[in-house]
Amino acid sequence: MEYDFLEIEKKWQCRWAQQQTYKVKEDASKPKFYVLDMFPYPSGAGLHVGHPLGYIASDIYSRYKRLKGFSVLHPMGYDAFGLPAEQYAIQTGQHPEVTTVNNINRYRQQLDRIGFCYDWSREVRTCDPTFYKWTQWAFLKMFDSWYDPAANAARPISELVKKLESEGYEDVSVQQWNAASEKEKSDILMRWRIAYQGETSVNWCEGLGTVLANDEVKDGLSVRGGFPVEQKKMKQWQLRISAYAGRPLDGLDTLDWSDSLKEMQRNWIGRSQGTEVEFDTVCDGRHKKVTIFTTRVDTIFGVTFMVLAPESELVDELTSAEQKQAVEDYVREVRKKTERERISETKSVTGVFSGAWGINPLTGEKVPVWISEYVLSGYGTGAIMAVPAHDSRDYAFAKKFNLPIIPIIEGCDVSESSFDAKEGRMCNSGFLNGMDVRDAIEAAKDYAEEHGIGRRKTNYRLRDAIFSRQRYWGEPFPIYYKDGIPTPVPEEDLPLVLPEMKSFKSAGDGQPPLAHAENWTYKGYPLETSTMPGFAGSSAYYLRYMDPTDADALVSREANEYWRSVDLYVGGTEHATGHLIYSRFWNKFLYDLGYVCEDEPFRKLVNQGMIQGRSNFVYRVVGTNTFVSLGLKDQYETTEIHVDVNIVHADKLDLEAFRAWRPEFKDAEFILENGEYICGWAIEKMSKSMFNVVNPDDICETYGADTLRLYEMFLGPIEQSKPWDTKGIDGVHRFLRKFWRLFYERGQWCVTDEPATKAELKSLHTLIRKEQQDIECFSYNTTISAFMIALGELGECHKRAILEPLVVLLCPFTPHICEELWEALGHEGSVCDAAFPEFVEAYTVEDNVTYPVQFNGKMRFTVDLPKAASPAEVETAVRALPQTAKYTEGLAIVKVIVVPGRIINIVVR
RNA sequence: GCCUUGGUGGUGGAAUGGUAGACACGAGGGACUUAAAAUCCCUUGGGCAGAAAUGCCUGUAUGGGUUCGAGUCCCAUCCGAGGCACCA
Repeated sequence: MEYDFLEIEKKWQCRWAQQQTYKVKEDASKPKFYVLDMFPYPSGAGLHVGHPLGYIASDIYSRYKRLKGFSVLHPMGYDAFGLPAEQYAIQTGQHPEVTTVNNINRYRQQLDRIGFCYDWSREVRTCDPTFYKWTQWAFLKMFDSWYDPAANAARPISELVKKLESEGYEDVSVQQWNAASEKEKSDILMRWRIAYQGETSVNWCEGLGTVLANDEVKDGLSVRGGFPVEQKKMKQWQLRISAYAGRPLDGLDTLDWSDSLKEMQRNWIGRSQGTEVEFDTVCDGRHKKVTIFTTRVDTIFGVTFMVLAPESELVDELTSAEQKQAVEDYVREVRKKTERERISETKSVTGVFSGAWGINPLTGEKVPVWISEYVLSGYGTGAIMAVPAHDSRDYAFAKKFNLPIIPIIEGCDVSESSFDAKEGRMCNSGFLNGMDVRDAIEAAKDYAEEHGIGRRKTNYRLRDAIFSRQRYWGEPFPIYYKDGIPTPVPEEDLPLVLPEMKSFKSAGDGQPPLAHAENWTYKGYPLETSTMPGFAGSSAYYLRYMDPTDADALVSREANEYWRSVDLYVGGTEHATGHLIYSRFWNKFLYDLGYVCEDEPFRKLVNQGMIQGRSNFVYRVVGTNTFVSLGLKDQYETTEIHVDVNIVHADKLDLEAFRAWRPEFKDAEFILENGEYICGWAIEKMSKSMFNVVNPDDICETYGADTLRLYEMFLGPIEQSKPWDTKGIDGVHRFLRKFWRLFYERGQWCVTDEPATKAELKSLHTLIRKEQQDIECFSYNTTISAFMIALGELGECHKRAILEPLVVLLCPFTPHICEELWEALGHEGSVCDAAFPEFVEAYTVEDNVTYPVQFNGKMRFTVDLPKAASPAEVETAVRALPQTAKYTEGLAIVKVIVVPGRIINIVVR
């Protein structure tokens, strides 16, 4: 039999599906392991070879864990709500559901062809009502909860109501509460609900006709579509994730994630511990207390002015009659600017004097109050004290408007720039004089608190997540408006199914498509017309896989207590500040209310790198239809043209295929070098427009899925981004053929029952150890190298005793060929159910051994000699050393490394 | 500007502080073939010496340092990638 990968792969993929080889159940007799891929958004373009990289890695890990005796949950599904399907629907009139289902089917075909061990009986789709029922359910729970800072956890809103009725809460007294109307009570509770509706400054994207979350905007443009985004005040549904900021931040320490990813989340959450300080202000004779936030109270003696955000409510009160006109003009100008314009003008400094004066609570000095867009209304209190000597932004402002700059650290030079470092000795600072800056920071905080000037305060950069989208293709909110009061649709009436519609366009009036749906009402009351954002459906999908068909709960207690949380999550870094934050928040919320048993959803996270494309170029001589090979192109004036990488092999152009590629190249002429046309190349993003997209289906067709899997892993470390280059694939393909030939010599079965030699066992067990170590740290490329080395060492070994374990070792990587050989070896079941071969150290002991010889604590020499060497020979060797080494004095520990016959190194410690 | 990474042959990449370049691709040479494919063998960082076996020098972005010994650890510089960017 020859290695007919097409036949073999088809056969086993069918058999796996028939026999449900990868179906998994909660099995109390086995330890569990949950391996998860970030589920894909099924786009119309299908998969290219870059997409499955992470899936292959997790598949190998899942299969490995299964061999190791774990019950492995490894599911897959689709993140199916989203903008592209809807945009496409607007253009073509096709219902997004139709295109989504088509795309999903295409994805499924492509995935199946690669031979993944997903338990497809657990598939989820976020756009399926049986799934989004639970997204809506979670929203209702959030609507019905508040964040209790005393418990540092979410609690049912009924507890807050009780508090309000009996003792009041914060600025709401019992009397106020009891006197409030239904509508007023609803408004009061909105201030604390986890899912709440509130007026806020949002990222409005006119091009998409919807608002966007912060992570959906980059450089002032929408991530999807690249339309400009501006700031707008709007009433929107939001999730109070800012209430949780501290917990996800502290929780990071317990997670096995990469440092860079944790750092990204830390920056995104952005904790800063500082002080709120009250400044008295005077404006046209009126006094007003203004609270500012600073992390550097120690610099308070250097305050020379104050700044308010233009959007701050204080602006009106602190504007003098004289400055009124100037201030109004300025605020109007700022408001007109889009986010993008603000960013592009980072270097320009703008502002206006308000006419008010602040009084430094420590010095009693009067400082002017300014208004500038460099202070943000959404952070801190929207007001700051400015210390130009020690803050670069204040410095730029002071220079521009000629405000005084007072240094308060000895010897620092502020003639060119501010001195932001937290080092040096304080001066010009009253009681702080002479202190080290680091000590002064704490001392100043204590002083402010003791003297009632201010209090310690922790602020977070993290904002609440805007949760409504003015779109059609998303989860409807289970909320209706009863006399204008947002009211939840009862749980038993979920799911609230998206209504059928003919047009998905937003009418342009800021009204979402659902506003134009017929009968979009509940019990005669109007329903909420916006829908939930993309991250809603992806925030808890990993929980649903545990128990995907449960009609009574998102996940049953039993299933949740067995699978608990994701042990290994594989996906791209692009979700660092979106999905991975929302999911952690969502999970913590469900944890607080006792619906799940783990506080963190993803224990270990591996970020796979991007697979870049490798583009090829041909060089057309200007004004002709003649193409010149790379090596000769400098002799002509040429234009570089992208050429389809699929008609280029090892950078050599297939001339006939090129002529057939496009009509305009039908009569192309070539100037060759050594009879060949060599193409140029570059590493670029894999995309259709660069003609560098490689389809996994094509690779499976020519080389087989096993080769594809092996090659993707052989390219390099998972975490690294690397270019795809098909030309290297022959190496791993050859390896598989060679492996096959150990079983079938010239097509004849040739496995024997001879006992293995010592050398063969050594090769095998070295490989077992290597694979165990490497898979645990995702170093698959080195494991594959180890396989190649082992095969080289084994030579023409046809012994069952060696080959059988080899099949098991290799099967996580290349399951099809291994199943086939496993069956040929006479086994009934799937190789997936084999046991991972036991590693026996005794087989691998080196012939050379290291003898540490300690003379006396000071220096150590180790002698590495043939294992056969007698103690006397070792001693002779060591005794010979101190005379030759530099360190002959005193007593020593010596390490000598001897490669058979030759001393190569002496170590003295 | 800040944070996080990384810089090793023609290419992808290996190296618990201990023979740098494993493994693979590509390239060159050879064997088997009428021929091709397939397969197998040899060479392959650079330089020098030698008829040859082989030997020597040099080499991991740059410059310093620690160490008997540095691709690996420390300091500075340069370059690339990713993230954040008026967050007080």
